Amino acid sequence: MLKKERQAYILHQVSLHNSVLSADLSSSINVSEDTIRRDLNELAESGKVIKVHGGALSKSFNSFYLRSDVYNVDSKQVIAEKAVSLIKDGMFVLTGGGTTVIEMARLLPENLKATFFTGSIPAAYEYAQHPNIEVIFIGDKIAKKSQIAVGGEAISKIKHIKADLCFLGVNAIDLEHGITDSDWDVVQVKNAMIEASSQTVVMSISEKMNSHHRIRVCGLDEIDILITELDPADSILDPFRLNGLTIL
Amino acid sequence: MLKKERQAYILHQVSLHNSVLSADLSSSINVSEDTIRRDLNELAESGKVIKVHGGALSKSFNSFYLRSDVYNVDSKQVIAEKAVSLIKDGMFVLTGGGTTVIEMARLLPENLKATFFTGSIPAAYEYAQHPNIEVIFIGDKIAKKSQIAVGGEAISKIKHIKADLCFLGVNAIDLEHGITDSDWDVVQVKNAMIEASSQTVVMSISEKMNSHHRIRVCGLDEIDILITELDPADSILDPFRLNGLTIL
DNA sequence: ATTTATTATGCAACAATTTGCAGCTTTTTA
DNA sequence: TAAAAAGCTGCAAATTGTTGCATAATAAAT
Repeated sequence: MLKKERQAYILHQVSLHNSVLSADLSSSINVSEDTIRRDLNELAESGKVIKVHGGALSKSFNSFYLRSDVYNVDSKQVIAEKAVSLIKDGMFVLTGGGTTVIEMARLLPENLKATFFTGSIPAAYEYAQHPNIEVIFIGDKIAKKSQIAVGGEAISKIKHIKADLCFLGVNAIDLEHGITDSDWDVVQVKNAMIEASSQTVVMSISEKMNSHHRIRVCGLDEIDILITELDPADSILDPFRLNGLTIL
Repeated sequence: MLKKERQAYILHQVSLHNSVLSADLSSSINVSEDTIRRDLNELAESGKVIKVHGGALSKSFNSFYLRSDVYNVDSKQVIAEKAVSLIKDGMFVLTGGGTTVIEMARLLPENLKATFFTGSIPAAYEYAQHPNIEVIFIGDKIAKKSQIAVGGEAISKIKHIKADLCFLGVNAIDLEHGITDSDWDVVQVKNAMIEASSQTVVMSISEKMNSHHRIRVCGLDEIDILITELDPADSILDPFRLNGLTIL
């Protein structure tokens, strides 16, 4: 294998996974780690990757959501981990596009083989980095604020899907109003997604619980699973449990 | 074996395998490595292959993996500036998803009001940042390598559009083969885009001119405008001008 | 057809690049 | 703070490239 080929392979891996480990590269193409390090140094010098201890990171990317800017990342990662455990090989999964969903996308295990439908640009981008996940984008007009496709076209596409799971990050959830949101178009899409899935999983940081917005997405009865960063046994969650929701 | 034959054989091997080792060639046609090296030097000088330590690479090899050639950002910005000048208020614009298109997206003037259709995730993201541009995403299965939607669904959606302009970044263009690419699905989409637009604009850094890939997108006769980073009067562009293309 | 000029090829000596290894330093992690 | 992992440096071996030159092949001219 020529040096250039090797470096091209490395770049490809970086762009695919957003990051690489020297050790992995070394074993997957059978050259010493020294060589990999030297390659990474060259690629870093010419500005194609960012070198870090143990490997390298993709440069161009992460422009969508800089992780550090995301509000409450830690909580969202806890939620994302719980969410990921629900996804099994071969499933059809429908997801919205909040930051919690993005965190989930990043935590999907490498070997998971599943099909993801989404109308969210950042979510689709994350899914597309994954080696074994098939991504179907539900197109339509892009709502700027939320970066997701909204409109009749998207909704009618969603209605033709029959998914196993639907993951929604929500902005407000309480006992009285159920799930509520503030953007009419987005609500229509979320609604269609819930209807198109056998099971609906709602992800919310506890801060957003027991608050409500103006437009109703659905009642609690249409939700199957609620994920928060809290311990499932936390007493704040009791009322939801009593309403028949599974708490993770 | 004549020199010309030998070089033709080398070119064939390169286009077949994307790369060759001097040592392999030397043993398979029984000439000294010196001769092979001299041949490779000539082929490299005339721009037919890229010579590297130990052998040579196909020109198309580059665009295969090295998606983020930071080297050419300058060229691409020159191209993007020229491209932007073609877009007027109220237009319907259809675009692909190469890095040149992304550069163009970033250079769109703030006050431009237009509607952009695309199947490319990064391009859609850039358009969505713009205050006055309406973005319609053409959804379907996302091809991982190129991050664009491909498939029958996307193509049939494109066929329902009647756009004023279509911008395509291309990986290879030459007089003999027209525009060529290496991914079947992507070619289908590009094809549909060309048909759906009144005018087609092709953007290519000069490096990619006079090289070709395996699959044909369209002939030069289906293109209206060619944009490169070169001066429009550059003699390299003469043959294209003679084929009826407008050069910017 | 023979000579001459030009080009192509192979060889050998030397230069440069690439790569893996060993020893040591730095960074990370528990 | 100590062990483990990763990085750096210098070095040696192997591979690849370069250059000058002799020889062979080809084309051109007489």
